[in-house]
Amino acid sequence: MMLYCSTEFRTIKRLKHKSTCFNLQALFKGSPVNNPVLQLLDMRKLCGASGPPRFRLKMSDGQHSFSSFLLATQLHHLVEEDLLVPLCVCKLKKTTSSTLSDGRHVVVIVDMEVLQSAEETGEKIGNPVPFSLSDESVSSPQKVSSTASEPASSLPTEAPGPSYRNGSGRGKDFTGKAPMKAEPLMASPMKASPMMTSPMKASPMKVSPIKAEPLMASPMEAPSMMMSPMKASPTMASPMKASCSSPVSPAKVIPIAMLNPYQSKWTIRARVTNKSNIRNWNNSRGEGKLFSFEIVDESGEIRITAFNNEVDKFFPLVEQGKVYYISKASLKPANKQFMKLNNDYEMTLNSNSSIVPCEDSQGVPTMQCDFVPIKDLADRDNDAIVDVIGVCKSAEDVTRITTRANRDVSKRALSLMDMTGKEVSVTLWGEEAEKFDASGSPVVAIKKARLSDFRGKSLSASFSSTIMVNPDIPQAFCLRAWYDQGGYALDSQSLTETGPATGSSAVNWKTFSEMKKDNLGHGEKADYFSCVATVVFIRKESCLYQACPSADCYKKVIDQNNGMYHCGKCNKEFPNFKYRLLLSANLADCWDNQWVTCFQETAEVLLGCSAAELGQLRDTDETAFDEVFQKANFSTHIFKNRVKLETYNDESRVKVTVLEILPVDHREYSRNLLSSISKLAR
DNA sequence: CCCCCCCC
Repeated sequence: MMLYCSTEFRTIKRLKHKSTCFNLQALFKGSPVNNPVLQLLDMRKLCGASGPPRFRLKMSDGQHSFSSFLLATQLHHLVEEDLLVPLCVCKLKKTTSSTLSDGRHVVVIVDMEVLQSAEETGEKIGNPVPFSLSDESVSSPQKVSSTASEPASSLPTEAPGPSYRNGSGRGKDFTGKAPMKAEPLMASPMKASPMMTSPMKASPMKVSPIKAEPLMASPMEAPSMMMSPMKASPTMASPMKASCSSPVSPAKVIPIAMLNPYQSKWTIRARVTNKSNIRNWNNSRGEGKLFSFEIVDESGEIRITAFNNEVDKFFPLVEQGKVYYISKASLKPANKQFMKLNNDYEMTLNSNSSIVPCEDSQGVPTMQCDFVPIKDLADRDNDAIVDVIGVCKSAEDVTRITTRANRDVSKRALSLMDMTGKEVSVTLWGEEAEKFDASGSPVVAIKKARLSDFRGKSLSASFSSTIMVNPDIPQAFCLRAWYDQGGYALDSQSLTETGPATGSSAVNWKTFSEMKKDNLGHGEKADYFSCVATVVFIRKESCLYQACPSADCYKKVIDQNNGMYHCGKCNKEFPNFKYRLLLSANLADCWDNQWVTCFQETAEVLLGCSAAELGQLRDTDETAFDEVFQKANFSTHIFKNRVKLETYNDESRVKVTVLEILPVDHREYSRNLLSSISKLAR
């Protein structure tokens, strides 16, 4: 049986133990071994003082067993689903080899597949002995290479034979030369798979006389460790070259999947996939600034956050897409509430932390995108997180909106098209929206966009999205060529309904009494409705506030009473401010009335006066100021509103925010009235 | 130590 060197499970019964040894060796070395097949013999749960458990596996290739396999956390489901059970036979599809700081050697299983259940397998295959690199039976790579090219006929023939279910543990019967006897695991014989040429240079393995665990006394150079051992690529044929000029001791480079809070001496080598802007916070626990970024290596991903001093130190250094050595940062259990990354931990940079650019990024994966054809988005669930790529056929101008949480943010919607001939609207936010330049119809790739069913199907980029304009990836080149060579002329259809109300996005007319009767806004999400109503009262006393003069900041400033105004969001003082409107108005329709809030844009429409003008009037001409309100009072408009239940001090009330004010279309109004009257009559 | 995930 055993370990295998083929993408398919076809060789279990044909294996020769020499090549087996080679494979174990190769695994440790991080050399290319294509999808080895191993039997799980034992599994142990490692529990830290806190944080999630890890699983340590003892696996066998039928000849040797090795107990320092570590299961990557994203594979824990295999344990939970009772698929990974001792005696099952597994194909290791992706592993990362690593030497711990204490010299112990581990293989992290990043991806695997259970080929045959424990039940089906039924017994331990062969009579494996604990593997050690000092084992004399380890073949030299050259031998392995020639073994691999031996014709299939030279492989030992096997017949069903005795198994060693409860064999004598340390394998005292093991000779290392005896043909192995094992139950054939596969019924159909297959031709011997061509083995890869050995990439290994004969490197002396040192022997540890002390530890029972196999040791790597001469640890490998960093680059080879971080490479996928599973990929047969010519560039990986000489994995041992030291190719990174860095002050970091490469022996300590470990995979991200191996990081835990109980080990502090480590270095990881990983690529930045997503970098945030600098954000300020100010809450009861204090204030400060931070930024965060996400990194990835062969084994996994993790989020890193920098605060205050570390922001100054590392923000300019860290660039999206680049590879760095990172060491001496703090690890803590990730707050799963906010973390979408596949890691149980997250990292915080501290004053000792080191981030060193790594010029050689070979073997460190670039961002892995799984692009969904735009057409296929139609069948995806609401709220799905997807990667998309398309040509930006058109883009809106950037606009500013006020969020439910009263945050002002820029947004811009793009329309992306791909070869499926479909378009979809994607909304970008904040700086991404502001910076975006649609000229030249760039190819835009977005990792982790959120799908919504708004207007059919549309996408939104969020904080965890990565937006790439004209990325250097084959899909982008392909799309570019396709578009330029005629794709642009395609009469494409958008999954996102655009423009004025169509049948399915008809105006949701409600009277205020209906709004209350139907409990609008009581759901998890806000509700939207339109009404025709008349302004009956506007609170003019508190309608203006002094806001931060920065272009993109609308935070209320604190008057320092020395001619300066402090903005808590920008954390700056300014000699001036700008006026912003935040208007509370009482609207009435024929049946009821309702207090509503109008922010800047809607308030300006309602008052027919800009915030700046109104501010000036208030400061200089009280009569004219009052007239603005008198004029607005008793005017009738169509109000498009958002309604949401809000709770303050245990008291709930619906908050109605006016999103848009339109002149009354009298035909619509009549229809609305008739509809309401007929409903009342029923 | 943050934790925003937005708009119609």
